[in-house]
Amino acid sequence: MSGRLYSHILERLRTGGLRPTRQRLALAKLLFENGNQHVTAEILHDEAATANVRVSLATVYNTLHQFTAAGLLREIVVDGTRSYFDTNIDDHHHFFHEQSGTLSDIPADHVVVSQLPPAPDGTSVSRVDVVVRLHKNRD
Amino acid sequence: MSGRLYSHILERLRTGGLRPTRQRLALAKLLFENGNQHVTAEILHDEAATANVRVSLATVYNTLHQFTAAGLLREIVVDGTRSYFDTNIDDHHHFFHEQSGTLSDIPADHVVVSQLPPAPDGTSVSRVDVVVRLHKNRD
DNA sequence: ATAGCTGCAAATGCTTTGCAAGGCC
DNA sequence: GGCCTTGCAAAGCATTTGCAGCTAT
Repeated sequence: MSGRLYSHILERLRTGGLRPTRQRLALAKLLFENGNQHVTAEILHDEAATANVRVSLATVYNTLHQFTAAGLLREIVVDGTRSYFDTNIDDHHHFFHEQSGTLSDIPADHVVVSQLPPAPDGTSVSRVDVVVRLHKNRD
Repeated sequence: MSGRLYSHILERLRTGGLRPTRQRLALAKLLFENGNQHVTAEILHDEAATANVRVSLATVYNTLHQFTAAGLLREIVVDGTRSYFDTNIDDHHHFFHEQSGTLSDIPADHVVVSQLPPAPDGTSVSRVDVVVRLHKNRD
């Protein structure tokens, strides 16, 4: 199963014109072999360090953007200060936990957006992002 | 009409515990006497300069946040790199024009979000943001 | 008078970039 | 070998902060 993912990644990288370097493979492994997750560059960099993979932060940034361009990741903006990258690229939306600054998925079929007005002339919809912001209850 | 807005602002500032200083009044005037708009700190700073109002960029940032805390503005994040402040604080959503980096409103009754799952235990929904990203048609 | 504001410049935090050294095909 | 990648450090941006001087009440 890990081999399966591995070759899948290899293929995806090739399609995107990206060489399967040690760093990219290691980061892909961290990203895709642990289920869906939402990471920031810094988090991934730390995970790499923990896994004894030496990768510079600049390379983590580059890799995240390259993977996003290759369709392996989806970039999410909720909090002006950092970018999150989601390993789940299917159509879905997010809960944003304001106090912890973390994200979690909301399955697409649990959110229905209707009566959307048509895109203005000359434009088309590239994506619809729904972010449900959550705060802790005061009790 | 401008007087009406002016006293409305004065009252709002007082409620928020904010002194009606020259800078705050001038910025409020720029923000609220020209219809609804979406501004960044830099845009508002430029508008102030054009209107011959001397305000430092730091003060513009402070003021935007204070107005937001006072409920006069709403902060919107769509583009990781900057924050937008919306003079329309009613419930509504946005179009984000990717190539120009600008926002426009979508009336609330034109977007219906349904079947939203309940907020996780111990949390409540503070806001639901819907951003419809638009790109230019290629033809 | 005095608590709160403002402005400047320096600091911060995330992200990008330039360029020499290293690795993949 | 040649071109793509990496890593480091420096640069870049938007935003925040420290602090001395100013202002509304």
